[in-house]
Amino acid sequence: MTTVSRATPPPDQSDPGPAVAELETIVSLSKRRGFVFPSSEIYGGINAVWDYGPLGVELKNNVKRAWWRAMIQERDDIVGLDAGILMHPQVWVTSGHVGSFSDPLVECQTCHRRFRLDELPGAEDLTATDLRDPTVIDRLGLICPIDGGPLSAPRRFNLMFQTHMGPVEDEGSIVYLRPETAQGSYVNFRNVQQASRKKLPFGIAQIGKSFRNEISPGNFVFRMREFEQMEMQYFVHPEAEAYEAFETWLPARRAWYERFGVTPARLRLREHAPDELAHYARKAVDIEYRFPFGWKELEGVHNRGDFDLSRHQEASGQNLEYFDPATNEHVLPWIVETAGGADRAAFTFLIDAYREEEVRGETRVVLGLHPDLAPYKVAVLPLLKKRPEIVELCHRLKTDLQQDLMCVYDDTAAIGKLYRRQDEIGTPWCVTVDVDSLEDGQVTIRDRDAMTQERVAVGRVREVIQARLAAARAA
RNA sequence: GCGGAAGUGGCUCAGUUGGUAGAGCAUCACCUUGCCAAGGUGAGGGUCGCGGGUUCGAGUCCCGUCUUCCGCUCCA
Repeated sequence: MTTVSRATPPPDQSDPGPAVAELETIVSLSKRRGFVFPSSEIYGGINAVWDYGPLGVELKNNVKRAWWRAMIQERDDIVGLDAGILMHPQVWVTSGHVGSFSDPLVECQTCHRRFRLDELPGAEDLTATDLRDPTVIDRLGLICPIDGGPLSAPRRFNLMFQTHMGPVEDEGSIVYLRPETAQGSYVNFRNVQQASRKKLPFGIAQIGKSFRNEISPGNFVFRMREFEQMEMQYFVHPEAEAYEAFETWLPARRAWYERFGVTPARLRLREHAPDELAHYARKAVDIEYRFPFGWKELEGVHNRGDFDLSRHQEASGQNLEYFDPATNEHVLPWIVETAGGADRAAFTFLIDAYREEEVRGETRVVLGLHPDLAPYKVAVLPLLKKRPEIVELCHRLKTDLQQDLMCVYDDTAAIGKLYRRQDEIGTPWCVTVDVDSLEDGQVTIRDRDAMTQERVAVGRVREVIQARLAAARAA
């Protein structure tokens, strides 16, 4: 495989799609309310790394939990896995990540094409030292083979972060921080299949951190150097079953985003052109979201054929075939992959939920987050904090609710302002205790979206909230 | 990586020809009010991204650096 870059057509941006909140609005809200902070900010920040604050970590955990639930809990044919970030270095040689991304590359200054230095005419016999020598271009008088333009000094272009394992830092101790979780599922295919006794077709799902030295990170948490993936590898009989599975998974994944509130019109599919396909892919379709900076990939669904298992089988010398008891045949499964990002998903749910409304001439900021994703499910609020009995009842309520719901108590402002605060962070329900509550034992449950109020007996609040949560989940 | 722009309290910004920093919102306390961002009083919070230089004196000028944004480039 060559590293000379293909001209990957960017997503078609001619259709702007429905407007979405400005990026600055979301960045500002995230910082102010504690969803996302720039990493290491007191030292000036570090590029392309972001930290999740108190509300952000709740949101992201909820996103991951919702995905895990849909992928594993609600299905019989997919099991989970949590492979290590550090893997045997040979994994990345086999996968192609080392071979294609650690080459010395030179770039033509005029046409900007990139070439492997050791493939240029006149440079075939260079030593490893030469390949790192910044003066080698001038010394050998190398020029661009296409248009004869001047070439840049060779640069090592590797998207993988490296570190060393063991006490000695030499060439032999290099290990990589994984650039994707998928390889963990491939190299564990046999272990998982035997331990779980799953029959084809079945899937292995993983959520975990990956690391890429992106050339152009940016756009908030959209492209980070450290990020979290939610990937599922579906192993099927070759070959027809792979195409069938692809057609099932693609709409299923799109529907998942819609189920948790993403505006359908802000989602679309984009199939990769044949010359655009990654080396492993038979077919690839991106689920794109209409971000403030254009249509961008939210998740990819790929038919990887038997590329991964056959490569690992060859390189490891281990038999990775599956024995099908129905047909008494050994087959090398094909893989259909759904590859999404937890950060991108959380960001998408966050920005898509943002809306501003006019209420009595004032602007009301609302995060219309799906209740399953909202950081807090309930806020417990006193109408007056003067009366100690009211505050006491609030705390009793919260103690009851927090057994299985994230909730928060706030009494530092008038009730209208307390509601607005919760609106802005997406809390679906507020429970308000007033003077009457002390007499009739009832409290007010206020709904974020409908702004309706309902009186409920104190003892039934938890079950009512749970019922509403279940209803939202089922919708 | 290249070109352009910008970094001032938590957020959004002002800061005149260089003279040791302000506003609104937010936060906190108290008073008042009591079901959708009411009002009053007060308080905390900034070595103006970082480092160096010019100057009697730098948020203001110069250099470097980091970060962010926009456009290219790149993007398994």
